[in-house]
Amino acid sequence: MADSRDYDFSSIEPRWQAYWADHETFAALDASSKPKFYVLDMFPYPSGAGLHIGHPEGYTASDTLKRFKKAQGFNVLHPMGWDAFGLPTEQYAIQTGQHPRKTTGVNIARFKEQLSALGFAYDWNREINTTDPHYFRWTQWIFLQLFRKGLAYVDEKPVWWCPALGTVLANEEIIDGKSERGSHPVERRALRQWVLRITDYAERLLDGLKDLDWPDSTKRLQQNWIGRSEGAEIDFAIEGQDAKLKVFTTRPDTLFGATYMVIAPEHPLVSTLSTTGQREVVASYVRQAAVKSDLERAEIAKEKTGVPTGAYAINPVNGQRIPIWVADYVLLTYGTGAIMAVPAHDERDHAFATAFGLDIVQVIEGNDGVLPFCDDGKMMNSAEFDGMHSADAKKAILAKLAANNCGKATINYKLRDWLFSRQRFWGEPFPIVWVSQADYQAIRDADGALAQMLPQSPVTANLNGQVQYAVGLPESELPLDLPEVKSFAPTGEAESPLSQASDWLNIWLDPVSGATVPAGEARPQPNWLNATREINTMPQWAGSCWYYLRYIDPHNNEQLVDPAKAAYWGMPDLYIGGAEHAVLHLLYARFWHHVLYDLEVVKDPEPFRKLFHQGIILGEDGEKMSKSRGNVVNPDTIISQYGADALRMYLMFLGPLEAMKPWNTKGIEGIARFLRKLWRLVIGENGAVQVDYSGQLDTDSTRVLHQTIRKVTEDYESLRFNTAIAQMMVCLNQLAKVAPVPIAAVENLLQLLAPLAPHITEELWSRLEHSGSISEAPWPQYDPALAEEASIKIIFQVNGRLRGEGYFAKDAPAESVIAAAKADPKVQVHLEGKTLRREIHIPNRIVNLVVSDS
RNA sequence: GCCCGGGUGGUGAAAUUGGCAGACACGCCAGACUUAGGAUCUGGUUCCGCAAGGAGUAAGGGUUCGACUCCCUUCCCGGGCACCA
Repeated sequence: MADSRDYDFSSIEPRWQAYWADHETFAALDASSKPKFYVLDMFPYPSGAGLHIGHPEGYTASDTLKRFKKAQGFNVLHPMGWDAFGLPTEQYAIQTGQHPRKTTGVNIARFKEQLSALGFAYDWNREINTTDPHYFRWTQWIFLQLFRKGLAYVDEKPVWWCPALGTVLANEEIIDGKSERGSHPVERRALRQWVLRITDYAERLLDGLKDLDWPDSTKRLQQNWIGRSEGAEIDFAIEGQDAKLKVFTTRPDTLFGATYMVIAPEHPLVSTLSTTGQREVVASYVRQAAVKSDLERAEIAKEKTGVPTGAYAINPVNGQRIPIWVADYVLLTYGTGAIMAVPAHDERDHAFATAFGLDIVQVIEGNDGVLPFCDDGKMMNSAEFDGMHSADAKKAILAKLAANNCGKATINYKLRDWLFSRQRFWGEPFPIVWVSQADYQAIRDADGALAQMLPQSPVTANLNGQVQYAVGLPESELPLDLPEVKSFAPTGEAESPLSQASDWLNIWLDPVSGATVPAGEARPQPNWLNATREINTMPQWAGSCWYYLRYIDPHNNEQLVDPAKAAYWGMPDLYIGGAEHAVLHLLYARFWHHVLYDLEVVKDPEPFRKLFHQGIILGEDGEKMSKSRGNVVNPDTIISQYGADALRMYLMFLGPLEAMKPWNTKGIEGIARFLRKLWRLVIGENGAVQVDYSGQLDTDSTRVLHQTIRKVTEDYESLRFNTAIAQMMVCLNQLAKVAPVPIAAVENLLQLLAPLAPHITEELWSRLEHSGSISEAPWPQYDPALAEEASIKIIFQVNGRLRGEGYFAKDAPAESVIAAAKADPKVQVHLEGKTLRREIHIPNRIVNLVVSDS
């Protein structure tokens, strides 16, 4: 080991990084008698831009916790991987022709290098990559289970199509109605899409939130997103027609106040309902609504538009004839796509009724008759229900409707089914092929492995004018890799580039086993069927829905995860990641996990019991870091100037982990000084170790040291790294007054600091002639008696104002403390000429003497 | 509009959850050591005041012996949802 005098992080840090890698110091053991601890980071998308300062924030927290838990005797799993499918890589491929696989490899290598330079000692044996066929084989496998369970279906759904980019975009790739890249206009197009029935799990996803140790705000976000609402479905007869109009309402109590109906422009009954006289007007309105984007609809939300259909509905409770309108303020995708409008008790209906001169009938008393009145109250104008409270009337009216078979209580969710396909190249191919109806029957009749892959009710789609049946490939066909293509650009027909790979696309399919060969080859057997592969790919969310499971058993080619290993590791004990994934990723992953729970792949229905969001780090100007603002802080620069230990500590010292906080490059000086001071505590000017090998630490310093062990241990446990660092600064400032410092004290401080600043502490630890990593030394224990203050300061107040103080033994009796307070000259000044009214004594804290003038 | 979270020195922040407001740092001021210092050390640093003292945690009110902490009203900042019937 070099015997350098100065704290030379640039040589120390790479050396210890190599040491941890060579010795696999932080490898997680699959079989161990130690208790396990699984700390998980949200894995990054390896972009070409490299690491951003936001990445190391959460990763430092998890790395610190990992090292802390290891020192506490846990067998720790702390893995890292790559969420590597995604649009930027694909766009780069379109522009340069470079295969996304190659770009991904380059980017990952750079990310890995940067993460290692920060001292994050992941167990790289467990690295995963969502674009690796050995990984996505199991993503495909999970999809097949969803398919077999009837949780995947195909639907024509409107998606964002960007003509300029020639591609379909996801919602999150649209900003203010323009494409995120290039700001090109986008439009809605109905396309064939795979959809997952996440709504089947709405209740469980809502219910499961209750026991999760998550930030409340995130739970609430998911609650709102799922949007459970209790109400009723009510059938309205339509005058002169057989069809019924079904509406959803949360206010069946206001049924007598329904003065018109509204159906969404996309509602299937629109054309049949419209009377001859209105048909033209309605058709024109529907066309206009179709052209409007959601954004436009929202923008002009204030101005309600709509047209009457000319048809009338009959109110089931009073036989009233009420007009049916078409208006785009009613959404097809919520409830039944139709409403009963009660303008007296609903703001939107009131605005609409006012705009179009429709009747307004008040049925609930309150608000001095000022409408709309949307609260509960006493019923009026509601026949036999008059005088009831509206809450009771809800039940009573519902009972009457149920008796007449024209309504029932229901629950509705805002949550929509999950649009799961993308018209792109760089994603997981669907392990699905399409066959004709006759061939589908042939597969069923063959009753082989392939028939096992079929859902109860077939999934069909209209492809090139023919109805085709979806067949899931058997496990033996996995992984289904992406084909070689000439161009990564989407075709003009809003199809993924996979559609050009005809060798891959068209196949012969064994109806028994599900084996496939390219259609270009000879048909293996006369009974093999003509089939076409699915050309959509999965969204980026797919791979991140279950990656935390694969870390447990990353190389298993037989199973998604070995149940024995899964039983040992269980679910992550802590999940750290940004709040921007509060809804989508964390909801999708929970959904898949619940399905895997139903399939008995996992034992716990919830994947992430404890979740923590690190806050965003802003630029020095207090604004969000962005290239355009030029306020981006590059971790590489900081490391070369101050070292990884200083960067790690400073990131944690900036403020509470969860807080949004601005970066300030100057502030890191304080951490740099702390590290240099620590170095000098151990290493003398001559470069030799200077500690006291035999002496005892004085009592004051001992107390500070034990207080520090206590506080740092508690603060690490609860991720309060900023205050842990402050306490270690206090401790170092104290020890620096003593020279030389007894070795035990130095060792304790090094150990406490090691999780945050692993390099300098390993270096000093080794110079104190320890072999092995400091992380292998057992965590220091504090002695409560030694941490205790010798005497306790008690504050003397008069009328709540500080007037003096005194030192007492712990739990000193009230009388003596109060007597001392009264005897204090500074206190006496404020007691003179006053009447003592009350004496308040809070043991070990305070005495408050309450006085008044008279 | 609705639902959350937050406003504490020049700056980042701390405060055992109702008991000394400003720990720990940055910055700044003064001093020491230095040829020098962007190294290091010592002291100071909420505001007003020479001082005694007073004021002070976005603003106003309340509860309390005592409020950054609890309650009500208002303002500002951040996040989410946004015609969800």
